[in-house]
Formats: sequence, structure tokens, C-alpha cells
Amino acid sequence: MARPKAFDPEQALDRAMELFRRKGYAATTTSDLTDEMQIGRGSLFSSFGTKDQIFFAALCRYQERSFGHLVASLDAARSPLQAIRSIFEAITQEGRAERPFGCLMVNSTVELAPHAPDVQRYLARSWERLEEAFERAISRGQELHEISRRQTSRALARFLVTMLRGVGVGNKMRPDKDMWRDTLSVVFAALEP
Amino acid sequence: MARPKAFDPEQALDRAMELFRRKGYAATTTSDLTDEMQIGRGSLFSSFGTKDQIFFAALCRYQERSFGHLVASLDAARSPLQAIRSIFEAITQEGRAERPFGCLMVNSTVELAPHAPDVQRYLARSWERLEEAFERAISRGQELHEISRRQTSRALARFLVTMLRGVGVGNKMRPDKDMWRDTLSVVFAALEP
DNA sequence: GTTATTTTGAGACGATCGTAACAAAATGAA
DNA sequence: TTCATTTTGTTACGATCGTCTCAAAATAAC
Repeated sequence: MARPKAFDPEQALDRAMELFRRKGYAATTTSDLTDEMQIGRGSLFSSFGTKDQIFFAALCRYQERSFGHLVASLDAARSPLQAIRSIFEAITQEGRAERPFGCLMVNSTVELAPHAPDVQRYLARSWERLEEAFERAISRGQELHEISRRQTSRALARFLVTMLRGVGVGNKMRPDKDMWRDTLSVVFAALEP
Repeated sequence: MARPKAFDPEQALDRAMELFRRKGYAATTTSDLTDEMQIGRGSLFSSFGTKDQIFFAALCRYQERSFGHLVASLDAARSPLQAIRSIFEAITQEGRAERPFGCLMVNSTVELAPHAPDVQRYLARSWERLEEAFERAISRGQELHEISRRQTSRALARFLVTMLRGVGVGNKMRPDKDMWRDTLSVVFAALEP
């Protein structure tokens, strides 16, 4: 019926997502976006809207992928404790990148949450769902006697989410292996039955 | 000998510091700075240099105040455990602000560390010194049998610094009182002898 | 009161910001 | 082939970006 798009919108949005993750919201210009997404200025606005809208779409995409994967792996785990351990090991691994650009959820929470109420709401809900997934996993772990019952599953879940955010910040400092080995040793000692 | 400045440079830098803390580096313009510091454009550049230089001066100032205070209170504490508890209670309290703009050190680590090597170096050294202060306090706490010996003082210090950074991110979500009560309950259980 | 020195405020620089407009190009349906 | 429809790339808009220039203003020393 009409001229088809010359680019794949899904792939273009992926590239925008990556760019926002690397540079943050304010430091990313629309020219950066057209360069990275490999589309013209006209296509950018007609297909994706304004910069705010592109960012929000990219943020949602990232959340669904990243948190979605975490929630799924927690819910599906045979051993919840092992799932939690895998998550922390994977995320601390990211700090060994030459340029640790971090997690878009953490970055956006720091950069935008105090200024953009709608973004804050979305982030808050997302973090909450992640916390709930941790809580479910911890409850199961407690039933399996893998995880301490000295604390409620909710308290432990909140503790882990806070720790995860701390790792997201610490990764930016290119920490050596010992940094995370030491830290995680305390974290998982706190989970021990 | 010459015309004196019509403003207090110390106070002006304080205001710049506050502004960067609230808005971040990229989102703060030089006009924002002159407005907030209540000085003219000419005075801004002749007295403080470029935007980068103003930011770095503000960052150093914030670090000395904020981390300096933490280090001093840790080193001076009669009860290291109580000092640590006070620190976490004060910082979690900040999340109850109507607009939690957070800690400039955390914010800058997230926004700038991966892109500005000199800022990253400064931040890394600062975080390291904070970690060392925690380690000294924890060692003393262990000698006083206030703090667990199941983990090394270094591991516990690294754990606490990561936790502190996580709180800095979590505060942006305006967490309710229970969020931090639950979280800190796990943290201090991990320190118990 | 002069003079040397520094601060001040206003204006302006080129560059870049986010956004919009629009003609040319490319397609499926008739 | 023609036509209606959508995408594309270019151009340019007004606004704002960070920085600089420079004459006027204000002081301390003489």
C-alpha cells in the first residue's frame, strides 16, 4: 500500500537502547541517535517520536529484557539460591569490561527519577516486581532449607535488590576480582541457613 | 590594589555543588550556574574556569565534606558499630525527602566515571579511602567484639561500601520506612558477632 | 585625585540543540 | 500505468549551548 521502511524498527530501537545505556539521557543527542540507529532525522521522529518518547521506549525494552530475564530465571530455578548466586556472579562480571557502562535501570534511576515523575513511577514499579521475584525465590529457598529463616523473605529480597543496585554503581569503578569476591562472600553468608 | 569580588567564592562554589548534585553534570547549563551562584557570566569563567573545572571543584568540595565527615566519624567513634549504624540511618533518612537528589559521589560515579578518566580516578581513590576507613572501624569493632570475625574487616568494609552505594540509588525511589528497616536489619545481622 | 589592576555585566560568537517542514522516492492496489 | 500513501533525506527553524571579548565600574596604592 505504501513505501516500506528501509530499516528494522526493532533493531533500531535496540541501538537506541544501547546508546542511552552508554551515554545517559541528557548526554545523548538526536544526532547521536540517527548515527547509531542508522536512520535519517525524518524517520527518527516519524517512527519513534520525540527524544523523550524514544528514551522511554528504549527504557521499557531494556527493562523487559533485563529484569524479565532475572525474574524468569528466579521463578524457574530448581535451586533458588543457585539462581541468586548466578545472577550476582553475572552482574559482577560486567565490572570487568574495559568500559563498564552499567545497567540502564540503575543509570536512569540515578539520572532521571528525581526529575521525571512518570519515569520514576515506571522504575519504581519495575524495581518492585524484581523485589517480588526475589522474595518468591527466597521463600522457596527457605522451604528447601537453602536459605536462612532468621530474616523474612521480604527483608532478604529488599537487601538483595539494594545490593544489586550497589553493584551497578561499583562496576563503574572497574573493581578487581577480589572486590566482588569479598563483597559476595558477605552477602551469601547472610543468606546461609 | 584592585576591585574586590562582589561575591563570596566559597559560597558560590557551594551553590554550584548543590546544583550539580540536583541536576547532574550534563543537565546543568552555565546559565543555571550563574543563576544559582548569583554571579555574572564574566565572573563565572574568570573566577572558576570552564564548566568541567567548576564541576570538578564542586565534586572535590563535596567529597571532602561528605566523605570527610564519614571518615572522621568512623575514626573517632568510641563504638565503631554504633558509628556505622548512625551513618546508615542518616543516609537512609535522606530517601524520605520529597525530592531525593542523592549523593553527588554516587551520581557522578554513575553519570561520568565511564566517560571521564580523570573523574573516574578521583572517584575511585575517594571510594577507596572510604573503604579503608570502614575497614579500620570494623577492625576496631572486631577487637571490641562488637562485630563478627567470621569475615575479614576488608570484606565487611567492601560489603558496606557497596551497600551504601545501593542505598544512594534506592533513595531516589522514595522508599517507605519499612524498605530500609528491612534492608538494614539484614545488613547489621551480617555484622553481628 | 591619579593610576594601575581587577571585577563586572552585557553582548555576541560559532556550534549544536530538539523539532518540523517538505519535496523526492518508493511501494501496493487499481 | 496510474494513483494514493508512506518513507526518506535534506534543509532549516528558533532556541540554547559553552565560551570569549571588552568597555565600564570599582577599588588600593600612591
